[in-house]
Amino acid sequence: MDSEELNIGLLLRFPYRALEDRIFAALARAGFDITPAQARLFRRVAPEGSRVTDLAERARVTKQTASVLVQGLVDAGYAERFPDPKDARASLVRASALGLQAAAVVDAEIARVEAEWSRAIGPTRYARLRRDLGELVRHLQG
Amino acid sequence: MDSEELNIGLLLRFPYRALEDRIFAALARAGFDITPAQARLFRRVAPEGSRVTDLAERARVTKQTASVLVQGLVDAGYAERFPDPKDARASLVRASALGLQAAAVVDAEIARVEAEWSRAIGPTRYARLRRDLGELVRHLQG
DNA sequence: TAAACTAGTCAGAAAGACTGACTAATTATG
DNA sequence: CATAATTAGTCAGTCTTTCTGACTAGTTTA
Repeated sequence: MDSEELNIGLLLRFPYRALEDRIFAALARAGFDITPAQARLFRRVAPEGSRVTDLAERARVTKQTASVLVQGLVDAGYAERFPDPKDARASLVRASALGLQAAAVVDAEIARVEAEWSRAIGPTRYARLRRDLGELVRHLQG
Repeated sequence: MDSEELNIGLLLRFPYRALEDRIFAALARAGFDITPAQARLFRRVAPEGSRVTDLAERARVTKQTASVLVQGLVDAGYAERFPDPKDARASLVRASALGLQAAAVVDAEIARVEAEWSRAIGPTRYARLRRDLGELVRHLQG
């Protein structure tokens, strides 16, 4: 199979999926049960706490959806809510100790996957791939 | 923002999402109304016809899910079914004329996006990125 | 202070995916 | 060759994720 023949969508998607599968497998192995949608929101939770509305905006879902997902994270013990001292309408969400443990598992697995990929195609080429992707992302962001 | 700081997941996901958004926008502009899930299955339909079970396997969904999605594609006029001459249990699915038109819109938009990306980071670097991604994908496939 | 805005939730609906149970046709086996 | 096992596909029911619309309750602004 010639990579020139593969469309760029597949070239990007395939490694992404592989990484995602590895991350969720690692989480499951460590006993963390978290859905992809919850994870996507959780990634955007700031250490000092985030508002549901901010999370919704950053994850590009409606406030209602974010509200449901945050509730799920709280119910599962990965996040906790506390009132926003500056605005009585709002509450803030932050990672719980359990949530931080889960995040550590994710980071460790990403590092492991990156090490494997670097070994697979060579550290020079892998670093170059990262740089080139970074350059593309920068251009896409404006 | 330093690209070295971004995790590889984001580096892959961001361009992928951008491409996908462009494709669905182009389809919508051209008057094609197709859902992402339907599109994912449709991409795997062989010119000579595919079985629902094969599509399910390749798209990694259950036969039931594939069955529903194929029905949607047929109802929307993008695909058509005909009996498998070799197996009376099975029927084959292939793209209709309308489906082929939609596929052409997708191909054109992908080409346009690739041309833009190539211009954005330079053709040499873009070609290199493609090659490096291809190399990574080859390794991931075994 | 009243009007306008913002934070967040509730209710209801749809899409997409799942499991389980089923029918009908085909292949394998004793 | 008859019956058991397998395979193709659908139906029914459920769960998750997401949406829109309507609402409550604080906050800001005019």
